[in-house]
Amino acid sequence: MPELPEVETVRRGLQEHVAGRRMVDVRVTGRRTVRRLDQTDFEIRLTGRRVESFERIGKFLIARLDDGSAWMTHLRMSGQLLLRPPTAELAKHTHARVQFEDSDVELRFVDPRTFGEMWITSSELPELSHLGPDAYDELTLEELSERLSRRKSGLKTLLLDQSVTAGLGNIYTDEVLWQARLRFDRQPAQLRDEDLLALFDSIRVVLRRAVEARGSTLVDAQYVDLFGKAGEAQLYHQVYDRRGKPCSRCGALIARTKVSGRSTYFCENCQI
DNA sequence: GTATGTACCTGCGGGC
DNA sequence: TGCCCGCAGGTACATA
Repeated sequence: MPELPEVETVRRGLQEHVAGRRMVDVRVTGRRTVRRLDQTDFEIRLTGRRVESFERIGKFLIARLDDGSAWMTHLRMSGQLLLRPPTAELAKHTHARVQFEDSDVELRFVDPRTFGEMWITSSELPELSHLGPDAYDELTLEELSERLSRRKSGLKTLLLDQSVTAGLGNIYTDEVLWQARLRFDRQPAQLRDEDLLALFDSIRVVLRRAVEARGSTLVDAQYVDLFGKAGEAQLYHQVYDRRGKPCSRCGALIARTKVSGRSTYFCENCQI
């Protein structure tokens, strides 16, 4: 599932291979891919525009265009962005194609579960105003402390809340909490200063390692990079999808439960 | 303001 | 072998 490290990997690839180019043909075929505005309007507004840069806030991918607008993409559960030669066979569930000037590859949006979406918005990105600081490059210890204070939910629920910090999803939340030795149901009011510092440090460590490893590709292989290559961050996973396997830190077996409807993996012994 | 539950959707795996 | 059902999960929205 694309979370911050996966989206950042895609962003870096787009910035390297596509930024600076003009879009000469935009075609959307997915019924649900563009749902915040008219599909034809979306195609017309993108065609002829030059992408100045690719940015990312949380799990949102932002293409800054030369007319001041922004082309937004969220991959949600199963969305993929792929660069392929225009003549290459279309993968099943290909919902959009974008051809660029002077490029031998086109960008394709593939999304089996169709939760992913694209839209166009103003440069101020009003749809993202509710997001907390980006977990990779904006979050500070003071801001994390402030945004957790007065909240009474468990840490997992709060870390999944994009208004606390943007970018963490189900996989990396579990990994962060394991790294910090904190249980999913600990409440902010119970945290000592050193616990909060451990949590903050763990967010940085886990996300940086995952970005360096170019994201996580799990068994279902929902995520691959722009050229279809798998990431390697799953090699560093300590708890996610490891139910019944020994904790690498203490040897106890990794347990699984449900939190906010999400599968949650943790060590019952060394996460307190 | 905060917390919780649900809908959206398709592919896959387990059970029969 | 084939069918059916439940599960997986990010976000927006409704409800408490």
